[in-house]
Amino acid sequence: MINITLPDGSIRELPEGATPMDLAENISKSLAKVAMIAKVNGDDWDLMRPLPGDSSVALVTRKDEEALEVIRHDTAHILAQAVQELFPGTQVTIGPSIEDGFYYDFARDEPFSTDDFAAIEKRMAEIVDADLPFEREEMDRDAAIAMFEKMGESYKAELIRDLPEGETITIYRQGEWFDLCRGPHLPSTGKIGKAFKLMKVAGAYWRGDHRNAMLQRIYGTAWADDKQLKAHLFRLEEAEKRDHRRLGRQMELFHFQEEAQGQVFWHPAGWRLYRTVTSYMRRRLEANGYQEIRTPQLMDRKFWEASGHWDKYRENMFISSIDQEEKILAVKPMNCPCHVQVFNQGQKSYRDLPLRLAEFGSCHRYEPSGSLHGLMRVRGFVQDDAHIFCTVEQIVEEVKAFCELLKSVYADFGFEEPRVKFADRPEQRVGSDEVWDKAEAALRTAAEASGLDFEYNPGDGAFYGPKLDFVVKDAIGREWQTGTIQCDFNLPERLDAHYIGDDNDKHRPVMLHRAILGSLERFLGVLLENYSGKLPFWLAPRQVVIATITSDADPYAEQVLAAMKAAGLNAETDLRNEKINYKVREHSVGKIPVIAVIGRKEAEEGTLALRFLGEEGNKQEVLPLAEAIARLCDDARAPDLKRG
RNA sequence: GCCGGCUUAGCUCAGCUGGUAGAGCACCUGAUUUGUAAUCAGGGGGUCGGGGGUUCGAGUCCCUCAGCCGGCACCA
Repeated sequence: MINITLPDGSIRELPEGATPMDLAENISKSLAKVAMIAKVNGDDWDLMRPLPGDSSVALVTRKDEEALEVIRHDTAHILAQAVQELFPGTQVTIGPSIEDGFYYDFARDEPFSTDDFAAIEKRMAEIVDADLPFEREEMDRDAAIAMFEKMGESYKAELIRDLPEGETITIYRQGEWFDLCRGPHLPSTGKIGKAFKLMKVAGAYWRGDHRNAMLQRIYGTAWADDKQLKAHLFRLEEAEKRDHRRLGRQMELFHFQEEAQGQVFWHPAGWRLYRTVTSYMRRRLEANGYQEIRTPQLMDRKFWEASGHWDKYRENMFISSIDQEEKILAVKPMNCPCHVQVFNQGQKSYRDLPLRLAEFGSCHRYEPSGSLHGLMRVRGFVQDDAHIFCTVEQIVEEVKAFCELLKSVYADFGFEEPRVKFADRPEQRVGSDEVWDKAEAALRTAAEASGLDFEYNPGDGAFYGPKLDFVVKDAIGREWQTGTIQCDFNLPERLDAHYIGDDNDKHRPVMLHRAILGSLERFLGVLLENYSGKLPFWLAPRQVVIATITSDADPYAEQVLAAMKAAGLNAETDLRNEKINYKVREHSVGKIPVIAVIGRKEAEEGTLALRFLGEEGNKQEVLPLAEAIARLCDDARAPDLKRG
């Protein structure tokens, strides 16, 4: 007999060779029905796999979050089986579970098409109906390699070869079909259920390396039940509606065209939003000891050679030449080297440090065509960039002040806390280990002191120093880096920046590269998606539409417009010969935060009926004109100004 | 950059196996003067992404280029 300890501490006795399934049945029939896998001494364990002896066992049921991973992984397996049955000659590679679903990468000459999905899904459903047991089998390494080679599954053979010696090789059988797999799996395919759906096909490099062959990846989503699946599909639809590219068109904010790939044409409303954001940032920076500068767009190639960019970043740089001159100029991809030039003018004393130079720096980078994405990844953009020149001793204080400023700015824009990643020294780096020790410690101390909840991103630092990256998610769950702060000991050296210390000697300053919003373009994209286009009043580029009910009210509407404009509000009139229902709908759809309705009554009484976006039904406030404008002006003040 | 898909009116999209283009919304005109999410009627508008080819005939088939979309890779 073996003793099994349950999560509640109780102990059950089971015969030798008993499985977690036996345990579940021993506890209750209903538990046996919903059990998916087990955790044995903390390890994943198939329900039908004999227990190793005395152990502590927890059963994972269909309701548990962890069950989803197993369902998704199993669904990937039946996808692979279905595909191999329907498309003979297709090689299988890997197929893990991922967020919301799974994928499987196949090697096949003919591309898969979404038109194939119906047939594949049908076959998958048949495999579920067949309720094939998943059977675990351990194999000898060489035998496994030989077997997969013989089957023509060279990718699988390669996978086994690369497994560490001594690792147990297991395969899982489901009927005739089997796959190399670590497990765990459900007892049988019937347990998977049918709450899955194939979503898309995509290319993906074998082992994520662009030098390798391109495989065909089929993505799918899978859930515990139909209700969850439907909810997920609904979420996707909703997410699509808040895509900033769609909102940009609907709200007439910006457009792109192929003659200026990756560069934005900002329309009046969009540019007003842009300016609201930059004005806000300017105030915040000035209040926090930054000085704004402006540096050139084009600099001589020699300059970029000195900075190291020509060597390290050349393929991302736009260059320019002119007929009459030999010189080659490069459009700046970053502002940092230019900022060093400003620092280098005249002599700097330790008393000048920290020196914080800020620029709304226009940069251009030749990004790979496949990576361009609306406002999120562009070739021409503006950074809210700044470089802090300071001493090593000042790093902690400066980073801390930066993190606090960043948090406050994000809060003003209504963001949830961004994900923060702390990236330390990469393989390829410059500078001594002592300096790295110091820089990393300083950055970490400062991040902790600022109360940031960050995760480690080992080895992903810049070649010149460690960094903190701030990452937000877009409507479809893709993550984008916005803010960053990076310690740099390298560029000051290369471009010979120095200051005179209190010892009357020359010293190298440290440079902190930092941005809060990152790329203005990207930030605005994220902002739009975050609010589904329903921007808070202070940011809204179109704040008020004055909508008349009858043309008798037109003169009063003009008067209201003039008063609002004089008060600095972004207001416009809608005097069209349309019903008020029509106007309200159109401007609500257009995400105008406030509709000021004017009928005969308001015109006579000198009032305004204010209707606020998002508030259902007849909820409105009727206020005397002056009061209404005062109220709106109060709402229109940026958060930093409200704080006074 | 790589793989796949897509590109038809200002926008969203129809157009079966080839027979010289349609809808809704928007726009314009007229009627309606209207009280909180679409008033009615009429009208104009398209080199079907560019180029090449097959064919008696191409929006539809083939080639090619570009852009966009989805992934992958990239993001110093």
